[in-house]
Amino acid sequence: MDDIVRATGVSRYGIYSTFGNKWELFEQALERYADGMGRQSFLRLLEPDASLAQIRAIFDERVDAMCSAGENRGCMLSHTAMELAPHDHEIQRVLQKFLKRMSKAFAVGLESAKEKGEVKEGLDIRSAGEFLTGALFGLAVLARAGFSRTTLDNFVDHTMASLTG
Amino acid sequence: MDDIVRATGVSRYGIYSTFGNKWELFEQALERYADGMGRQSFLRLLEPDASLAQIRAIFDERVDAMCSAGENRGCMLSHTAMELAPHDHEIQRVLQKFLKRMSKAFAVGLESAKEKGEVKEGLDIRSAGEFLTGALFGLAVLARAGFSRTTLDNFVDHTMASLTG
DNA sequence: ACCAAAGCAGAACGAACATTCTGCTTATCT
DNA sequence: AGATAAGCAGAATGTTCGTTCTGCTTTGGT
Repeated sequence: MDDIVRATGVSRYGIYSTFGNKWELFEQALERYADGMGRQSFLRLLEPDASLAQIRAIFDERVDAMCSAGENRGCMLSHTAMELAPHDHEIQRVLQKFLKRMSKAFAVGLESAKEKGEVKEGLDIRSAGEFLTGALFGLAVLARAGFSRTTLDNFVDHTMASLTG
Repeated sequence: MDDIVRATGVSRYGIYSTFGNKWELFEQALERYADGMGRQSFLRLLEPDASLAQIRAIFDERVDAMCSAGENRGCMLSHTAMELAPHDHEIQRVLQKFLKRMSKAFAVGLESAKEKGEVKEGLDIRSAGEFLTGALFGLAVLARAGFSRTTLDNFVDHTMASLTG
């Protein structure tokens, strides 16, 4: 909370009278973060002409973000999944809502790609959407462990190749 | 530390005089955990007749472990990567040592599988080894987020399919 | 100008936690 | 048995952190 007070310039009083307590503040932050990510990264998959290029772009942009110099190399969703979700039912509910939304968005994008013939024969679209969500998390952990950009890029290459066969 | 005292029955005195402080205790625990995991899960990949079945078994056993009723649904390596590695150089070094060892073991197993013709044409063995390491982490995060066993199994299926084309 | 309400910074409080200290108990050796 | 060393449980210490409290400043309405 001290960090937040310092970073935002908002007083403890302001934060507590607006959000109530740390838990509720976190929950709203999580919703906001996931919403923003959905809008910024996943909306494009719902376009009718979506294709594998859009899926790849999501991964590439995540790699960019996680490799950028700052201390910012994290992902709020993966932190929440690792630390909080197993101990807090409500947080788990919110998290799953967003992860399912992500998987669904991937699946919709894959469906468009399939119609274009970009996707390999016999791919289970629904499972593949969940797989991509998990792969995004794997990527986040590798980045956090300090692996090189090359390793992360290879990971994305392999992930994408798993869709085209 | 209190939890450790309670769980082990060893006194604070004993812990501190043996390990020095929390950091060193953690570091030794990490080495021990990773060593044990290497022995228990990855040694089989070095056998001359290793194949995709052994790789799949590693994933399946992780799914079993992470789905088993207990509170134990975690993975020390992924927690360390997420929480500690970015803030502690020495921990990051130890972690990377083990993750590279894992990737290498996967690659050795893949090489054997390739000789048996189990692996798809043109697969970059080295990258695929790193991919599998990352996939294992993706799996850990999905499990922590509370996803069903079916989802995890599908993830493993897709991961394995990415090797055979 | 005056009053009331709202908002603020920083102190204060209480809990959690890593670490150290203390006084007692239990071995070990002669 | 007696002396010495080792090991223990639990208290004490100092720090961090979430939350609340206090007294002051600012703002808006009349």
